[in-house]
Amino acid sequence: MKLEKELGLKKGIQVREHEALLNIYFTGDILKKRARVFFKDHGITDVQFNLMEILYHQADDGIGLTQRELSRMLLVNRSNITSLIDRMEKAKLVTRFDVPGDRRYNAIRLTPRGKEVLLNVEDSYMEEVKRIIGALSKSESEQLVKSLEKIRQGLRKK
Amino acid sequence: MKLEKELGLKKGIQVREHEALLNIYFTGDILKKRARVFFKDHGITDVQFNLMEILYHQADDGIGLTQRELSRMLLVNRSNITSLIDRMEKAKLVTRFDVPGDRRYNAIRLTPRGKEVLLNVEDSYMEEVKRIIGALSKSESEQLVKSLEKIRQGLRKK
DNA sequence: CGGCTATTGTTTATATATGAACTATTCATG
DNA sequence: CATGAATAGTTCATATATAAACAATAGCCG
Repeated sequence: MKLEKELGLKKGIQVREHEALLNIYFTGDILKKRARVFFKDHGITDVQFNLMEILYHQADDGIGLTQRELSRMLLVNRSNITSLIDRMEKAKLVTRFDVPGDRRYNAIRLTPRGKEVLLNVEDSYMEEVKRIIGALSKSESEQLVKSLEKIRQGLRKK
Repeated sequence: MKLEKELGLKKGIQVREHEALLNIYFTGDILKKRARVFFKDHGITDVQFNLMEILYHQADDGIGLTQRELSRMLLVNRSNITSLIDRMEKAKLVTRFDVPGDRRYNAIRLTPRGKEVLLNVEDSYMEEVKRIIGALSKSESEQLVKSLEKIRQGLRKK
């Protein structure tokens, strides 16, 4: 269904390129809202899931990642990581550790509870993701990824 | 460039469908950040621009839209619209009016200043959008929109 | 008419997000 | 080695976002 119909607009979106941009924008937004609801039952937010996912799959065993690394991998401001980790420490999902050799860094690691929560929800989330993207054929989804890569590539230039 | 390289991930994204979903998610996010910076020079936010754009193009002349209508068209919670309109009223971009016949509603209308700010930025923003989406051919961008519509269609079912 | 129900907008608590200014450290270079 | 630049994390002010609970109002229906 056309985005303008979904949003209940009375008049159509005039510029084709704007329609494309709004489609990316709103679809991302809708997927985010959907993820938020999914994870709410498990006592975490979509943002917290993404952070734990990164910690589990990207950090070398028992080392963790610094807040700066998390900030870069999640495309999120450093100050936002601070408050995010504050909340997640309070919820006993992650812990801050000192990094030997450079006292500026915090190493963030999953707690056993954090790992348990993550593993408890990861498989069913991936099934949900497969169902959602399964609306597209393999070649369609690959083309979609290529198109989005092209758009991001164009952004990097100017 | 692959998303995982852009984010500096050490290990790739394993599930193809998850890669597609993250591409939508992060591309939308990056476009939003880009829009925020663009509008900042003009003293408004991207969210405020979108709201004014809707008001200007979707409301019948001099009538305005209710907060509920804005909430539906922007896919945003009612309570968020309240605080958004609060800030925009303070910035003299919009005004709340009573709706004759139903005292529950507020009609939101652009102020002359709001209209001026909008018209002052709209054309150059659309040029920027055309440049960004111009990374794709016409048929590519049409295919992109179709794929995103399919994904949203699938979401509506369950 | 009178009460039940639905709707609009608001308030509050909470989470996420940025940018600017700050502290503490580390690094680089003369 | 000393000092100035760069970096990591924090704090603060502000904007956006949701959900839940609430008041005011409107509509429905016996």
